[in-house]
Amino acid sequence: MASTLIHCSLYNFYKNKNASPKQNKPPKTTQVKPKTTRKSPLIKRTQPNISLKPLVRPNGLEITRALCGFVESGSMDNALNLFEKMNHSDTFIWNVIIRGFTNNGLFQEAIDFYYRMEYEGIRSDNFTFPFVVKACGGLLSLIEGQKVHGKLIKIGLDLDVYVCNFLIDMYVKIGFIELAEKVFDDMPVRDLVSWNSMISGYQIVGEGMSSLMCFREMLELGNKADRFGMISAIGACSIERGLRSGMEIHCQVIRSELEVDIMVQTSLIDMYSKCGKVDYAERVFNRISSKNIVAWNAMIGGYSLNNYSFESFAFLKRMQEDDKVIPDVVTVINLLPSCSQSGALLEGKSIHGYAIRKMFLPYLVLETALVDMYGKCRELKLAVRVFDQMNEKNLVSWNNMVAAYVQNGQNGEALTLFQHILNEPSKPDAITIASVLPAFAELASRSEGKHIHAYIMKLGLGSNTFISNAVVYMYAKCGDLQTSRELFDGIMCKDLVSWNTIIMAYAIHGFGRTSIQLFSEMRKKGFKPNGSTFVSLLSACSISGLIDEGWGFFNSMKMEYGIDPGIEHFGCMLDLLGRAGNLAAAKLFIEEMPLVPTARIWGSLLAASRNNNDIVLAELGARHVLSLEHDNTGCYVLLSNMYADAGRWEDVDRIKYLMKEKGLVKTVGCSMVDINGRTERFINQDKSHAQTNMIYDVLDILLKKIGEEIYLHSLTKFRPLDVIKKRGNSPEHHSVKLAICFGLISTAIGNPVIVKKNTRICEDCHKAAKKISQVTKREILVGDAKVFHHFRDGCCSCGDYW
DNA sequence: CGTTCCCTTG
Repeated sequence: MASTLIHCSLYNFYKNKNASPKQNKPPKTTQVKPKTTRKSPLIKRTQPNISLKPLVRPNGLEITRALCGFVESGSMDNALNLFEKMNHSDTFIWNVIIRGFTNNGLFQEAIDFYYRMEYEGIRSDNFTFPFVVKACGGLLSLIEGQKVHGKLIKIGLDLDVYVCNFLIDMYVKIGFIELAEKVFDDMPVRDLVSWNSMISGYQIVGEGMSSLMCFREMLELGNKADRFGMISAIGACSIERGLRSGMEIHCQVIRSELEVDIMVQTSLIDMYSKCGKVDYAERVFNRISSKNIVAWNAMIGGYSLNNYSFESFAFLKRMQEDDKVIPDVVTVINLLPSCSQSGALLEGKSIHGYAIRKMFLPYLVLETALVDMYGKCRELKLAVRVFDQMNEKNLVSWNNMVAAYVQNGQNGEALTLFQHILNEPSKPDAITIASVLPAFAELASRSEGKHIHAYIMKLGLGSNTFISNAVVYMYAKCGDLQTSRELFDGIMCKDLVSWNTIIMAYAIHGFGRTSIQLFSEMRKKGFKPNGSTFVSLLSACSISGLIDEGWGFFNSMKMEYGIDPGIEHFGCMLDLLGRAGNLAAAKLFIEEMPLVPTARIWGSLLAASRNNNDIVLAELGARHVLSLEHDNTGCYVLLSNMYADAGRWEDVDRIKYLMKEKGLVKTVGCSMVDINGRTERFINQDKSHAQTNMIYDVLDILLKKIGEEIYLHSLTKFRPLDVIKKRGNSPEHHSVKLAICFGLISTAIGNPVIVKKNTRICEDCHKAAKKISQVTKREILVGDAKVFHHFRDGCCSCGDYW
């Protein structure tokens, strides 16, 4: 009893915060007036009860009315005071109090009160239970719910239509749709609310199909849908992106003369925008006579979702100026995708600022949307800051953070965060996996890749095309092109991305001809290539040196397929020009490009200059890269290596100094090789391995055999060998060589040695690997950041250009 | 006695 009162005095506190403590509700705006603030005509809500102190006579009509007034106005402490003082042997009074608790979000109190009622021997009736059941739903407590449900069965109220409607609602809220279904199925009589509850129940848990089927069944049984049913069914169409069903229901709405209902109109706006029909949404919107913030938000969100960022901002302005409507949390949330899509960081930040000023934060959904926005606007630091400051996170928040890391090239961080998710109570879902797989592709060894693949199968996501595509790419990036191909062949519903992926898989392994074959196979199957298809195809041509084919495809993009080449395609063509050794043409190509060159474009010129030993052009490329990406470590390293090759040691030191000044640290080169299912990682000069001695002995023998003087030639041009060795980073013990040696001695003859490396393979390791493949008669694969080098009989698949 | 519109991720 005492605890109840304490809870009650807390009530006003919660109410002022406008959110119950456990649920993460959006902060309310001024627009919506909660039902509970309606004042009782009899008694002012804040005034303590004075007039009814000495209570001797049985409950009069006014006392009961007063009690109801308190309950209705949300003054539960006043109601309780009155309750304790009056004669409360009547079931009705108890029902009023329980209803009061439940409707004011005090679920535990409602349940406690029900048990007190039982304890005091007051008979409960069919009006008691609906609110007890609702309280169980509010608590999200299956145990409490089933306890009450059991009681209902015992006293034979479990088939009461009202009670059942509440039971359905409760099970849906707790997330057990099958239990709701069972209640519904067992009902001897159903009313419209029963149907509506089930239709909305399916919609709430995301089963749009079931929702629509239920809706249809209801109509077939001769029931007429009301606004509630319509709204839920329209929502189900949004989930399923079912435009046809949506339009069908729209017709029913018109026939039922419900099209003037603003909530129905709003859900139609939402449905049409989710189905990609913004113009239809606009038409519905324009017919609304007096628009509220929800309708405005739906329209702004619709524009945002369909990539009309300009229109969504224009509508924001119109909403404020024409309708004097003040943006709320949902407005803010709906605007954020517009910022991400157009890369409008400044707008994103000012929206964030607005949200702070309006005290919308902390709020889970908004924070999660901010993480996404900052991630996509390439402001990883701000994404991390928002994420770290969240006091509550859900799976979507985690997923967004993983994606933000991946989108900003922080694959290691993404994998670390993924490990954290595995320790969370919420299991990763398809989106987590889809987000993290690119990080695995970059950083994982083949056996680690197999591990995550097994986990995906365990989660039951094996037939998800989106994920399968990412797995296909991951195997290719882990050096296992065969498994990659087998998985591709096994995808039941291949989409365009599947084809783009397998074309790219063969491309990075240097099988450009196969990529081209796959492209024509894809077209035979009736797929229309998109921009990404051409990225795969042009990469294939440039990596395999298929110059003429490359130009042919590049020209066909616009002519045959009507695709305007994007910056990424110009990048591929630049690689192709570099590959052909035509640096002058490459430079001209950049100058005459119709698009503004990005860091990737200049990086391509830099790589071409490196491969053609043109320091002047390399410096030009590097200057541009660094003006766009001042922290591009790879750029510094590449330039420094070129100076070293040319013997320009002062320049090497100058770059080293520059990097130190900017606080840039060279990425630690790491090579990995799988031995008996275990991944062994090596860094340069690594001596930490248990079998270090053997590895170094074998390497020594091999180096002698292939002739040190050959592979060290370029370095000893300018410096004596002992000086290089003293510097501590002699290429003879680079990580790639250590990994290759360990692979050679630990795997059976006949099998290829597969090494994966996180940075570009160096000239010396490349030369050595060719020779080693020749003297050992073994096939060696080294995947670096860009391509796989297949070394066999002294040659490399990359044709010595990478 | 009850249910309803806009609110984040690949």
